[in-house]
Amino acid sequence: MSAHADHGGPARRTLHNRVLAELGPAIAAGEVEPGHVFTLDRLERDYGVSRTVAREAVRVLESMRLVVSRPRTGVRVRPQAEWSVYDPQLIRWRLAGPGRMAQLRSLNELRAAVEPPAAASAARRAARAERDALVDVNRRMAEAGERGDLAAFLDLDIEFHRRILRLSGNEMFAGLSDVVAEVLTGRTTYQLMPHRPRPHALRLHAHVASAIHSGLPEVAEAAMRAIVIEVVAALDEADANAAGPPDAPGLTERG
Amino acid sequence: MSAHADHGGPARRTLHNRVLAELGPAIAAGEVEPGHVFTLDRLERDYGVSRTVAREAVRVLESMRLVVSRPRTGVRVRPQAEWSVYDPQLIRWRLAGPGRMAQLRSLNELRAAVEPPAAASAARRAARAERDALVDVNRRMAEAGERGDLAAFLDLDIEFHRRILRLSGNEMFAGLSDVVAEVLTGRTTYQLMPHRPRPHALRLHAHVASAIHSGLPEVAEAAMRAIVIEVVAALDEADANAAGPPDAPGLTERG
DNA sequence: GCGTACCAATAGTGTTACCAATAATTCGGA
DNA sequence: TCCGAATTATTGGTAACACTATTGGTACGC
Repeated sequence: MSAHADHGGPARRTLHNRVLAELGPAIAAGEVEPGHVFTLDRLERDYGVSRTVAREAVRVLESMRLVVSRPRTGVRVRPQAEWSVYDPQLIRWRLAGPGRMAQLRSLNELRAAVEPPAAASAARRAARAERDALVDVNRRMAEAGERGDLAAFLDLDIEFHRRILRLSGNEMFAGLSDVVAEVLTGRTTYQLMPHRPRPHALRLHAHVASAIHSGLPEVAEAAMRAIVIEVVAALDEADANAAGPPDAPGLTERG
Repeated sequence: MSAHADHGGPARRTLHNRVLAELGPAIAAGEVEPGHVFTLDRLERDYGVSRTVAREAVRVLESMRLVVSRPRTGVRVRPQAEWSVYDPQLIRWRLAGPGRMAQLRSLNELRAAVEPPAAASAARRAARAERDALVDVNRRMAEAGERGDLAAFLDLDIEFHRRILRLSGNEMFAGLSDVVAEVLTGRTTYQLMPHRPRPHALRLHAHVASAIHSGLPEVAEAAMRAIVIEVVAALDEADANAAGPPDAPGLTERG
């Protein structure tokens, strides 16, 4: 694994975090179904923790809108449609569970919607030094790709997209950096990426970088759109493969 | 005020919620600056609450990535760039504070990015009955607009956009319904809307509805794009007015 | 002088016990 | 049958205390 992981520190290892790390994924995966009710006592006994710890875990789940806690009733799991699906923690839980392909699809469609306008904004608003830095990241990315260093490539790819989202000057766009990072990481982890970056994709990334560098919003947007469209297509293809004959395993090599 | 408010129940009135309702906005508004450190003891004394309550409030703030809590150090406010900007609660806090115009701009750009693809998806994926229902909402919306019932119009406008996001079949898109609702409500609240819905905007909404109804993704996407582009333009104009001469007050009437 | 190892102070973390508030359920009376 | 009041299970809130991680200083040694 590489070092792109958590921007905000990898969640201190406290007891209530340990409870969260078990309860959260279970709810996210649907093992504990919406409508199900449990009590604090139950948590205390199941996880061997004190009331305080159980309550803090429930508070966090409640702030993610995964559960609602009421006197006399207990803690009820809310219907999926009410969850805070943008919570980074919840996204990670779902990517780790059985719904990961569906989650990747959703997130990719979100990327496809947001990144092109973000690239356009970056071309309009980014400061000179930042534009230079972006081109440099793109150069190192291409180098890593050419020498087949997939780990480095992934890190730089993430860095590339993260920068563009940040340079857009829109903090909502910037707030999706972690999501994009998860998606890119997930694609690699689940073998949805070619084993060697495709030259065409590399060229598109270079186009985006240079368009932003030259302050050409429309060009940057179009090039980014080409990138994300291809990613969506690759995912669809992977789905088709997965639904296909079992003697054609996770092979998505296309370069 | 109208009844579109909270889909998930208006946050039970508990003590730790009261603390959150004061601390959260203060941090969100920058009154308590990033880097600032406070202690649980401090919270206990300031708000006259027990340690348990103070801790639960901090846990929630921590899960929103607004603060980080560590032994021997205390509770430190994190830099803004690390906040979970998609948290509905945080969005509401910021919309209530001095940064509301900046927040509305960000959110509008997000809408502009997401809603057109969402409309396209809806035209592809929505079930028959849902398409009919959407057209019906649009009809009622037009009626409310024609008779100048702004409150009903706002509710139906929100309902309209919420449905499209849900019909897109992408839960990340659907997860933005509350955001869109806040933006639409905010625009009305802060007088950024014409006092009577503009006929052109009404026609565009009708186009979106009918394109989704007929299963025409490209048309739906284009029409929705026209809607959000106009909204962005209206916001820019409002900014210009606000920066203009003081004898031209918040007048953004354009119909 | 500089780095390392130890030590002590400090604040969060975790536990227990208990009482208050709340709301679903039940049961009785009109 | 329906309404309302008593019942009671469960969370909400308080208090006091032990545990432990972190840090900043200090003394020791190189």
